[in-house]
Amino acid sequence: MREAGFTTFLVDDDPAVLRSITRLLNAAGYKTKSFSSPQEFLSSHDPAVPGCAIIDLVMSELDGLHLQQALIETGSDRPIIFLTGQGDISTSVKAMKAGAVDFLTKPVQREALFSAVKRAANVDAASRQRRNESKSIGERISTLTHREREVLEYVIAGRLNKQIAASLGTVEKTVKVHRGRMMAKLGVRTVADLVRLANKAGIAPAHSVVG
Amino acid sequence: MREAGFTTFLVDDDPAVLRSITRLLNAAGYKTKSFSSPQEFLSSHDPAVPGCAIIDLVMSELDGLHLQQALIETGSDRPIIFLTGQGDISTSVKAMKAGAVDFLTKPVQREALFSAVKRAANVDAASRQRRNESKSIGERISTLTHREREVLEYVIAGRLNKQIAASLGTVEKTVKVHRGRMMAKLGVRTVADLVRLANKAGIAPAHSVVG
DNA sequence: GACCATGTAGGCCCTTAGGTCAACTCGACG
DNA sequence: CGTCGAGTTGACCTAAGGGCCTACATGGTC
Repeated sequence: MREAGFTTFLVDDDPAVLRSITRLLNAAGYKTKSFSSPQEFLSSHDPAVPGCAIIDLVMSELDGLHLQQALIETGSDRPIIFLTGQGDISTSVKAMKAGAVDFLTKPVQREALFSAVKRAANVDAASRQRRNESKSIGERISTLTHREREVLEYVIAGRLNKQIAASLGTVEKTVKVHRGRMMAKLGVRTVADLVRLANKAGIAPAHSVVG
Repeated sequence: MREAGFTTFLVDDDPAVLRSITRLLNAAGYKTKSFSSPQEFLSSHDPAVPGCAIIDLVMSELDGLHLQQALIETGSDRPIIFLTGQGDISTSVKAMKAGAVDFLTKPVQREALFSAVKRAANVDAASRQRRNESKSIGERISTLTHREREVLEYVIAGRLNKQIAASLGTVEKTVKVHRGRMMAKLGVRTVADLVRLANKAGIAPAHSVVG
């Protein structure tokens, strides 16, 4: 059910443009979904399905750049390709700075559009993979108890069990138990793997040598 | 001697523009250096000095975009701000895709220029720090002998000394010696630190479980 | 009240890491 | 030929990691 495939979300208030872009992309084998207003797109937006957005810059209700901002604020990484009839340099630069994949002018060249969509697909796949990875790691980490999590931080800081015990106000044996359970829950068997895992999850070593 | 401070490198074939931008930036406390041709800039370019380039898009000899490409090909991370009188969207998008910090139109607004330069300074400082870090790590790693380097890769893969010995066709004791010397040379005392160090240096764990 | 998760802890035992001291081989360099 | 760096290895010892079994206290849940 996550195998939704890559979809291009077209947002344009001109039905004729929607139709023509749809035909173009469908012919190239892309699945498309059309939205005639930014709100419609935003409110039905599901970050879980892979795809990119192709957005008209100038729309009556909500400006393309604002739609981009709104999308970013939802925390979505959805790659965006802008299409525009009347844009200027300053706008295009703003869009690119905000992370747009491309900024194309109408009438759009087939090849330019395809190449942009291809790049968007790559960007989407990459960010999706990063997300999945850190999500699955996060899930495993969230199964840790508070104590286990503390021990984790000390272990990746390179502290010895006895030092950790002292910092936690307990004895070495107890630390060993937490440590063993923590490693098992995270599915790693070596400190090296643990450090890499924690790195990907963005976990910092506990109060380094100072403790 | 590396304390060269942040310099803005102005590249424009119009002397009047060079003068006016220079005045503007000097007044804001920036050191500037002017080049009236791309070649002049390229040939005297020293990636070691911190700074950003402010490049006129349209120059007789070498197009701004080509200068950007040439700079990139030298392996330099020098942040680039484009200035242009007659640019179009497609050009600005190309420049931004290639990593330009900003793309401004003449006549340039003071604030726009300053804010671009500030961001360029941040970008430069960040990439400079990354470079320095991985360079100093690389230097330490280059002092390792071939054998020590091999052992390093197995250690960060989480292999036991006896496993490493088997892979290298030697005995555990020998591995311990290499391992100890390697850790000493790299200045780390725990596997956790070693893994982080290797990570920053871009060293991959050796043939994981398969070996 | 029984059950369960969590944290705690001791004993026993084996494996690993790593240090010291000593020694040998091999190729390069002067 | 002697020296040096690099790699190698052995005996010996200590410290550290970690598994197994057992046990107990607490707090919450059904």
